[in-house]
Amino acid sequence: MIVAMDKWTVARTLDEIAQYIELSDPNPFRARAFEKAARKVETLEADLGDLVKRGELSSVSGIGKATGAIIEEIVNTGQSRYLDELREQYPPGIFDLLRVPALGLKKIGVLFSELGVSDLETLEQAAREGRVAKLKGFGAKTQQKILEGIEVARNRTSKHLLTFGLHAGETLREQLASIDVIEDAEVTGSVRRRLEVIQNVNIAVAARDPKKAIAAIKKRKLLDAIEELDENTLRGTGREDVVVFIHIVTPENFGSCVLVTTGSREFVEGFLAHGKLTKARTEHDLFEKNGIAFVEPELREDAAPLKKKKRVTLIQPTDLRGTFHIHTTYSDGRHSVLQMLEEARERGFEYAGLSDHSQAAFYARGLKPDDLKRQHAEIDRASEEVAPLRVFRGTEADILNDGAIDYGAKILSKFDFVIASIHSRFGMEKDEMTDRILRALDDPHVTFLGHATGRKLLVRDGYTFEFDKIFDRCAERGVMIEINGNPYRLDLDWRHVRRAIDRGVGFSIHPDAHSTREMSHVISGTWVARKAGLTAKQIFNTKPVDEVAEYLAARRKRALAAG
DNA sequence: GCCGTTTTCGGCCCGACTGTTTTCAGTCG
Repeated sequence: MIVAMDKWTVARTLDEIAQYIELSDPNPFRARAFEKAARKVETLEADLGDLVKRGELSSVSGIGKATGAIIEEIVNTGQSRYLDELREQYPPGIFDLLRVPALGLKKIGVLFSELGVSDLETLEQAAREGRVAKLKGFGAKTQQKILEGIEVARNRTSKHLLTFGLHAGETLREQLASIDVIEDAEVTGSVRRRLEVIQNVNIAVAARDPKKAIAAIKKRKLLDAIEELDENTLRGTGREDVVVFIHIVTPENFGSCVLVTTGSREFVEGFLAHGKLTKARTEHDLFEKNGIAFVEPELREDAAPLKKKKRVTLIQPTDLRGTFHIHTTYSDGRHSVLQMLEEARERGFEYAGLSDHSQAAFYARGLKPDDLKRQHAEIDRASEEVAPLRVFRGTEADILNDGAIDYGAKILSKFDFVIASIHSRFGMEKDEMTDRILRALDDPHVTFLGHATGRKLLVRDGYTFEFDKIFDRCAERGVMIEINGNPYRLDLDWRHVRRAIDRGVGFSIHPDAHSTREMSHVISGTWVARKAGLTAKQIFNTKPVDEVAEYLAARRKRALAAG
């Protein structure tokens, strides 16, 4: 029987092979060839199974004899013997070492073959004994960096991205809710508060007989290493070793349980200063009985919101009428102009702004002026097909090292909007970086400041600059800051969004989508906006299409007049 | 490993930075 392997699985397999090759093969282009084939497979318009059946795989540019044979095998059998062989040659957790900053696949390959390093523990031992510094291409400084990096990696492995916690929590919640002795279940804790990085997952469960519920949960084996902490609490570990707490109470105590396990501690203490944990089936009932206006979970990092007399209506994903910052195959996106626009239309958007990388972003295949002409023609054609969706032509232009915007005024004036982003020289000194961004904000073509700090959660901190100076200049120049909804970025941080709003800065929620699937990052973007306490009115892309078009046109006119 | 042709080999998006080196390799974006 033919196993219908989807192209994503095939691409993942090719990527994994590429990683193994890079560990051992001195020729970097061999690994790259596999990566290239993976990207090709992903963006294939034709059905992969059909191509294999008709023997037309090798007609695809980038797929040759070797990669073609592997793809064919995966499509037909669901696996690759070549990958299996590679896996056998290395310890299973070898790629976990990539979490150590300064370690790439080349160094990991050497550490493994020369010292037998297979995980963080063996790496630490080798470094402490000074064996790493003696390796060719390594030295005392690298060894020290590795030791520091191990700590960073350890710290990161105990933490998880919110998107992971949310998915893990919701999956578990559904499984728990389907158990017959369980009446209700809700994900609480820092996941419910939508904190960007979480340490554990909490779930509140309501059951008439908690003892029976605990027995049923244990029997289902939904978690590993499950243990009873007390008569109401289970602890276990889920995927990727995430620690999960399940709190089981009777239905009349469910409201209190949800409130207390959602936290934060400061908020709960503040609540108890004003009210009591009376019997209540829902959290809303509990607030009502205490005469306290409901506080959205996202706002519960401290007790301050308890003082509000009325519940605040925060922005919701459905408030968004369109978005900007969408990449296509013209730069480093995986889907075509038309595919991305169709996705926007299917999401019910009234408008979508395309913005591929500018020429300075080599590594992301940034567009040269000639490519822009081709792309603009293609956008025009695609726009007709996706009507009534309104399409805006933009760019994600690099902020160059001196703060100038890539392309220059003549080309920038051709776009409906410009997202200015930093993609190079992250390590600049604070003052220099501040000046660099300030100068960028002075360019009248700039509409949005993209991923303002450049952070990648659990991977790297953002670059440093003087926030207030940047916020004030944004407000002064009318440059909006994007809330980048990529779950790895969530940049600008919600704490800073609050600060910037107070200084009069405008915000817009963008997916930074590199595929149709990533258009959903607008939803993670609303996590940040909600956590910052924003209402729909405070976000640019909740405005109707006419208003947005008018604003962009007026801004463009001003830029033209400015020169 | 793949491609293309000036067709069976040579090149394969680039640049800053760092640490290892004395001319370059690995990492990161």
